[in-house]
Amino acid sequence: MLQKLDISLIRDLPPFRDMDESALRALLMQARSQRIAKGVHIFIQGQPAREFFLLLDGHIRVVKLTPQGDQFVPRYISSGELFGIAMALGVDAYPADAVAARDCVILVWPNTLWPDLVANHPTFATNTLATVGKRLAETQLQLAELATERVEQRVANAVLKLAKQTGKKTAEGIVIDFPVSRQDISDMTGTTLHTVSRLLSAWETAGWVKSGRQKITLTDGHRLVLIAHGKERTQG
Amino acid sequence: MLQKLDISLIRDLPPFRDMDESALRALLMQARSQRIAKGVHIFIQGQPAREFFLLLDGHIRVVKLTPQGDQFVPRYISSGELFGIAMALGVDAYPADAVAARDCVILVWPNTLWPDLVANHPTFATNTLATVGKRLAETQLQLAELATERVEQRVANAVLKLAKQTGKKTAEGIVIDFPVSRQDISDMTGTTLHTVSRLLSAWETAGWVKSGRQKITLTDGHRLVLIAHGKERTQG
DNA sequence: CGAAGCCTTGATGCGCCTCAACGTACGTGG
DNA sequence: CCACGTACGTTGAGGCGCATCAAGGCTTCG
Repeated sequence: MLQKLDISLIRDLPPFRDMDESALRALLMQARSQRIAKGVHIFIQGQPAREFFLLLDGHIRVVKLTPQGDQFVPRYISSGELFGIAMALGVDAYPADAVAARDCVILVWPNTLWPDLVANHPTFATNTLATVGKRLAETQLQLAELATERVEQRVANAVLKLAKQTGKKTAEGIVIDFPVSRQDISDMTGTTLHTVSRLLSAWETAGWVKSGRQKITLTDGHRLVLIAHGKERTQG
Repeated sequence: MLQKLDISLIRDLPPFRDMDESALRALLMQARSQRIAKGVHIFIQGQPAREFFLLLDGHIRVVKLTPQGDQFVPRYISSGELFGIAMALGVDAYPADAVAARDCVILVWPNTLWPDLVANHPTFATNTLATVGKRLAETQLQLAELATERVEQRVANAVLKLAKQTGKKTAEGIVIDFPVSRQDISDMTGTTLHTVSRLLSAWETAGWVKSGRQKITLTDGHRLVLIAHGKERTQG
């Protein structure tokens, strides 16, 4: 079992900003902390939502399955974010799968706490609203991109987004901090792994990126930005 | 100028559910009601957000402009919905244009009221969160559709959505209640007006719809659902 | 009555999916 | 530790869906 949870874990995270210490302590008392191994599903689309979560460490892939059986990845969750807050959104089932992109640590609360939380802590409600609002804005931006841009731009955007969100500086450039396959990228951009593979190969020979098995390193991010903006095109 | 606003205008709308009458009255005192002619912009993308709005009557088109200059329509707003609540979402500029799809009546409040509103009326905060959450869910669904479905399915979906949202029963079938051009549909689905025109023509000769200038009538909605689900395909 | 906006329909081409085959790294168990 | 199976990646050939280009007809409104 785990040692006592300290409020330093969550005190400085956006969702809990401006909450007083006693409230935070009370909140942590009711939380369960849990380690999730890479590849494990935390919850599944359609499952009744009984708990909500906070990602303390790691990265989580959100996966939506369409009725036709295709899968799509609308976003990745980084540490410090709330997720699985179906209840807050007024639905009683999780709208997507949550899969650990690598080993993760999460906090888990029962949904029954939620009403109290928003009722007694207006700032928490406001913070959550802002979070959900940002996600909505992001999603709408993605929607517009998907509708108007060519595959090449969307893939460049996806890689850049991942690098911005999870990038680590190394000698060679910025490397994405968890395993990403060609398939993962294609699931984010509505294309196929083949097309992603071809693009990454082309960019590698051009010298903008280096990539290997489930690993992508940006060596010339600026160039990728140009491609993302449609101001430069990959040579066949 | 307008007569006094009565709380019956807003009492039964989702955002205000469970608010007490005195609060509603106070809220209305601070509202300005306004008529918007068809085609007029209520606000513009990027403009600083100083007010938020409630649509009392009509339909509003949300239009996003991409940096590259393409436009995209993520959704239509129906009467009874809040919109332009940028402040709630933690951003200080409107993220898209709002254009009256036909003559509309709206209520307008200054943004300065928002903090009080959520602080003093927890149910309002919860309701708003649920609204934004539903929009997020919708948007993500749309994203998945756009990523995985063929144009034909997306156009069918868009038409069905409009019909469900604004459809009026007539002798001929369900007619969409405001002027919709081919261009509008293509802006919702990330295609071109040409393709939409061809599809509607094909569906018309097949007998699923009737359509004319800025007017679409569903005569066999069930068939369209099949197309939307990819279980049936339009003949060339 | 003219102009502008909306719609239709054809011809053409290309971006990207699909299908196919093979190469390569990983990890697992004997 | 090696051998095998599995998952991931690459690259080619071919074709289709849909954008693009083009031209013309039909409303609606000033």
